[in-house]
Amino acid sequence: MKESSYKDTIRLPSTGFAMKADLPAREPGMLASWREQDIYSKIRESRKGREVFILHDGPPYANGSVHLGTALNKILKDFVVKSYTMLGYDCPFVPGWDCHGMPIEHRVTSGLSGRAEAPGRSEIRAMCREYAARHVDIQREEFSRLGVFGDWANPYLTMSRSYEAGILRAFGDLVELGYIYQGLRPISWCSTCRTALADAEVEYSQKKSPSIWVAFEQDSPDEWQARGVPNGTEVVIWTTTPWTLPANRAVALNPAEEYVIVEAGDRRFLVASRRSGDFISAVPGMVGIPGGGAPKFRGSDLEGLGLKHPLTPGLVSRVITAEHVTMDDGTGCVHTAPGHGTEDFAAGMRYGLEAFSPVDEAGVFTADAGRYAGMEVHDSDPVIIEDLKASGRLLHSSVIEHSYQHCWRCHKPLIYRATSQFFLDLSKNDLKDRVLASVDSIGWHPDWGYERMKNMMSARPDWCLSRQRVWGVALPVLKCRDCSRAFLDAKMARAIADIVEEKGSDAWFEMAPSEIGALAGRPAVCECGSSDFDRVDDILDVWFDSSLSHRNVLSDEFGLSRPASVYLEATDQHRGWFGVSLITSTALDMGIPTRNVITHGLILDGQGKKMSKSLGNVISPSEIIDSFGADILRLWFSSVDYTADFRADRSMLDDTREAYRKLRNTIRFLLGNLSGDERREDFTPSSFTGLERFMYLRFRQASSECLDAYRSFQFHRVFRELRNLATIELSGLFLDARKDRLYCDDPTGEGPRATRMLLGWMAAGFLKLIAPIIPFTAEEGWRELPPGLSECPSVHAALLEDLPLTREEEAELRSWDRFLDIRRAALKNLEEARAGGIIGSSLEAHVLLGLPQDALESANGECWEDFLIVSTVETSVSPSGETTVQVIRTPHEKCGRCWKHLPEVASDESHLCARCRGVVGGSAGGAHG
RNA sequence: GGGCCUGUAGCUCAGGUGGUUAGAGCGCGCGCCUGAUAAGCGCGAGGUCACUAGUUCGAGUCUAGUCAGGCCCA
Repeated sequence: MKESSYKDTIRLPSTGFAMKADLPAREPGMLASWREQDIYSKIRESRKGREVFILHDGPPYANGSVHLGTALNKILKDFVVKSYTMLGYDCPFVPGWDCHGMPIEHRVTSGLSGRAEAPGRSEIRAMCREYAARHVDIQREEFSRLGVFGDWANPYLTMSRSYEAGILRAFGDLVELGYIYQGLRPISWCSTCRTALADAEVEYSQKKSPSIWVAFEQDSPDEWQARGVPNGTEVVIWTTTPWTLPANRAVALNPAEEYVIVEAGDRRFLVASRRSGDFISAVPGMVGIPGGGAPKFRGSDLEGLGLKHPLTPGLVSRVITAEHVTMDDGTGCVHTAPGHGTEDFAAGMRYGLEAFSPVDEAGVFTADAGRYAGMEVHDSDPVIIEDLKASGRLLHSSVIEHSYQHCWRCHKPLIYRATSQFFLDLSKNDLKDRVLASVDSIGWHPDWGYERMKNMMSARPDWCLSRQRVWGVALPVLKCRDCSRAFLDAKMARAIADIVEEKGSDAWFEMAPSEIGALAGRPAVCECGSSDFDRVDDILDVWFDSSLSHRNVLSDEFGLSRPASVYLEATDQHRGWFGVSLITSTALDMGIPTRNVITHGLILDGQGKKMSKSLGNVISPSEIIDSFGADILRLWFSSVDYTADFRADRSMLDDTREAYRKLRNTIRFLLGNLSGDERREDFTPSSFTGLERFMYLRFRQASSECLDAYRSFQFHRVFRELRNLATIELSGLFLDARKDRLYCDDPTGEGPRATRMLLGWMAAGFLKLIAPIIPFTAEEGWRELPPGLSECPSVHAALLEDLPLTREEEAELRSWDRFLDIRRAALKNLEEARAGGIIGSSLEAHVLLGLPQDALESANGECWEDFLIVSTVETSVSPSGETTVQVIRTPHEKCGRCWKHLPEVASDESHLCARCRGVVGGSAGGAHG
């Protein structure tokens, strides 16, 4: 008989679970099937009454397509939701979107630049709303294509009426609690367009500006002398914006830098030591720095001293210190006008200086600017220079060309102008301290998030809530026509909220100020006595919108409650969403918004550089999904330690695809060897011996490791554990060693039945363990499982069982180590024999083992032949106690069916071994199917 | 410039309280099998643990600094 004729008598693996995954084609079908059965609701239903675990979705911005970072975020969230669901929790997931704000407004309005007539506010707002809605739909499709489960039909949108009303009610509460105040703040301003500009709207280009050196005289010379500064020493500043000098309120020095005195005839000037060289060569008439015992000062030595204002007689400018003072240019003594620069403003705030800004919307000096009133600021430059020259304050004047900020629309130079804004006061009611305290009661993962948040919060200035934009929720505030003071009222804000809830946020812009004022809880009269108001048509910072999701979304309206169990966002959200959520939650006396905060890093390119469209190093998720499938993308994200930034390039995807194939083929082999009649009820692990016993314990160990990793959100540990389990113990040891039994033994025998029982149990267990990570593949495999093995229709509704090893079982598992070492040694010998041409297949080997007495019979109950996958093993007691291995070519003939070389084959006319003769002759065998 | 973080084989990761020749998987090289087959198995070669200087009998592990990169501020 020829060998091939026996092929029909063995049980080769067979399953509908294909080797070729073909995920890009297969996944959409699975999605349709899930959608049809409403999988999210089914799973929620199955967890009814269980402990609730809420991962609250931080809203992505409704602009553009989902990029790799957004995909990472949503997939990590889905890992958490799916794994905690399988750990037995009820895990609602309500996705959301951040819909207002500058980027959308920018996109919409820049698309209109060709139009003859500028669109009005309501038209722009309508277009923004439509744009946001469209992108919510796009992203919703993209997110759900990733296999993310959630209530996609009922997401929360920050532009929905109820959410917008919630924003206004919260604002009203903050007004009532006294947190909101009106203040000044310098912002980029275009005098031509008469509008404020956001950072993204600022363009930098070259501009010619005056470059002047101005000397400030001492105000109280005796105080200067008391600090050792020679009488008459003048402090020199350098500036390219002479027109801001009327608003000068201070001169800033770097506290740590050294300052020296430069002599020029009978005058003496104070400048930074490191700037003195450039100063002397730039300004004519400077002689040099005296040597010897000439005095030197640190910036901090001079803090608080007074200087005479160079333009306004009687006004004193103080010497202050600030870290932002650099030694890159100028004199190291910085002209500070808090009304005309952000750094100046910040420094001024620390010293309680006025943000003086006598400039109107058109960039013209107001009456407060004294003799410059009525002049356009840039036109005033030569006049001011002339005045300084006349008073002797000007040391030198020239012209430079430098990079300067310009308007993105009209391309004219911008100015900084202090404007009236609304702030949330972080010092009110000890708010900042209370926020800092609440940081202590939140769990931070990784733990350095705690330190980061603490440092950020304690350094944080008051929150500027108002924006001079169009697309957002308007502040429910009126402004006095006579004195510009704001009229704030909690009841008015809440009444506006009710109107917005009914009619939408556009309603505000159609209301008359008197109509609004009538909604207040008190007569609408300004402190100045006037009752003539304008609407303040500023809108709220979008961060304010999303900061309130804990209140607007973790509520009955969405079937959720506070606090959330977890917030999970990228590390830039410490300053962003995490931070602002903490502020509003604390200010509104609502406690902490979440019990835990998880942060992930960002995705960099293959060189470890930031991904950006301009560099062309961007990989899009759709590219990966279309070529390889969402499960590949998910598996990749699971494989890395997301707490740090990580690199992304195609070679890493190759690795992920390789890992996927290993996992898939292992699952396929498990499924393929089942009979179809395996049942969970029949699983009796106590009957296992030998390799079954080893595999059972090892599987439970891996399973426990995975559960622990899932509980602590360490998905890369799951990946590593399952990949190693599949590669080392399953594929490389157990499954390989059991092929003979599964293929060739009488399938009704005890051994094969026990093995199949274990295979079935492991198949179900493995699919469950991997399900949160590759949900498509796991579900596909689950559907191929014999009905007796799957406890519920979807793997995602199944429960992960924790079966940690007992101490005794751990010791038992460790007892296998010595046998695995022996196996390793034997394999090495087999390889040498192979290289020497003695054998090819390991079944051509006869192995002689020298072993300790207690290992002669078997390897922990497993026969040596099967453990080593060789035909015959001869054991003897090793005299030295050391294990010895010798491999020789088998002297026996090959069984035509099982290919083992055994002594009895030679005497059998059909060239079969005893076992195979029994199976074939006994009418058993044949492929199942 | 400040706060926080990251840097172990080509890649992804392990390496409690400092202690023998730094591990795993993948990839790579070589080979076997052809009854998991666009599969399966084995063996092997890869690392100055970013760098420098310290502490110590001894450091990937502790300290200081440097370099590279990231986020958030300024």
